[in-house]
Amino acid sequence: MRTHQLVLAWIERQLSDGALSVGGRLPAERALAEQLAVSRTSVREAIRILEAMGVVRAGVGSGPEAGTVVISDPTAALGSALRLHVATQHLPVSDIVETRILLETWAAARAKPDAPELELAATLLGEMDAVERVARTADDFLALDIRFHLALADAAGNAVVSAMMGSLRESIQGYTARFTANLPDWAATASRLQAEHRDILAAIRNDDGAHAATLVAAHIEGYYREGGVGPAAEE
Amino acid sequence: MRTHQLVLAWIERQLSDGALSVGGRLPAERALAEQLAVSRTSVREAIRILEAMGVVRAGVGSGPEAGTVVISDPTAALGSALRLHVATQHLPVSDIVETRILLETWAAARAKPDAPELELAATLLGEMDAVERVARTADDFLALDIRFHLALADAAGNAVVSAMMGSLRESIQGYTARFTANLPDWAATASRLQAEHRDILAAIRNDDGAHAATLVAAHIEGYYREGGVGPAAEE
DNA sequence: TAGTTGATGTGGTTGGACCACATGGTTTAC
DNA sequence: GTAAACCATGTGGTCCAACCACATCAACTA
Repeated sequence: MRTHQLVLAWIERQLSDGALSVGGRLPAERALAEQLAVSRTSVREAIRILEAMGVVRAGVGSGPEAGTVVISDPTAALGSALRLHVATQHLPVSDIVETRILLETWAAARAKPDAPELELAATLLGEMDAVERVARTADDFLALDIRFHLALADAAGNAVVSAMMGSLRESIQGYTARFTANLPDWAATASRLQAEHRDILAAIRNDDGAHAATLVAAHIEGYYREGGVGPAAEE
Repeated sequence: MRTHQLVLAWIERQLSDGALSVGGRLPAERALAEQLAVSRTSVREAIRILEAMGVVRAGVGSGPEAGTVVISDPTAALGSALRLHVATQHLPVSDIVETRILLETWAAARAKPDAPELELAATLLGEMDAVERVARTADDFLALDIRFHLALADAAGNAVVSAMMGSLRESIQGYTARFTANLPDWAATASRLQAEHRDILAAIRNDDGAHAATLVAAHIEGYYREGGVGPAAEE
């Protein structure tokens, strides 16, 4: 077994045992290296991997922001992994869109009408209206749009689905932004999207999960079809 | 931006541009370091991350197995990421099981009756029977069981769903094996599972996706409930 | 008292050295 | 001539020692 994997195993063990939990700090790199009788290089390689996995955050200097602390950001790991594999052309964008529809449809059907995340979703709806009125820039709108959809996914109360939703969205964000910039009439598209958003949120609040799911599927499919991407497109 | 991220960006760019694709080789670490005007350490940190993401494989020595070559194993990345986050206690096992049911149900409903992956699934069924007759060891059976379910997922023809299925299964494999070992009557459980497997495969081959989906959901839920884990359990 | 300064400890980066390993060409023994 | 032994080469794997940038906090100074 390679040395950095030994370090990884040690840290994972600490996490499983509860000796290390979210918010906790790893020993300093030099100290950990000495403790495990390995070089600092190997410790750093392990930490690099954990950082890429969204398990720790490393900060220089002193104080609360410094040191290597345990966090939990599964979305980061899944997102960059998916993005890289999309880059290798081995994960078709159409499959990602299809999966997104699957997960988000399920989330919409499952979300409870009184889920607190729906408040955030409603707020984001209002902000998107404001952005539309004032600036009419697609970028700002899309940033809010992403958060809206993530809020809906969160409302289903499944951390794995939430993380996957976020990562799917992140992995094709560049793709989405590119074709959005080329839409002929962004203002019209935006107002249509907003109307659909409102309908989805209303359906969930009416406890009509089946209807909400249908609306979500149509919403996402329609958007990507407009941009020429989708389950039907051949990448 | 940290140095290793620069290297990561360069490699990702090469992948996106097609200058590097699956099966291709990265320049040697020392050469790449010189080319990008960074230290070999930074190059290695980047490669470590890519390796953890299932994007490259590093091998020592000379010949075909040596050097750093581009592969594509999304399951590896998602799997270890999920496993680590389960270790941090921030991803409940019940959420993973629930997500697995969601994905596998969808795959069963979508799989085409003539999908080639179903042949593999049928073969695995036979092997599980053989294992049951001869050895009656749960470990061997479970290994085949995993491959059977993955084959079903692959039959749906969505690479993202396949990768996620594999990673979900991998991330809780330890969990599953642990409670399986404690089942009171493994032989009875195994033969029940086999009967259910057969029904699922038959439903798919009859093009009855809806029925197949129902059977899959019951199959998975039943198994984990027997072990005390599931969407209903509080972890 | 208020401001400056320096000591301390953190991760970030570098260059160099050596190891284990696998291949392939060269030399040697028969 | 053939087969075995050998060594040169190039790969990733590991370690070490040093230095940097940064953030904090205590000590010192005006």
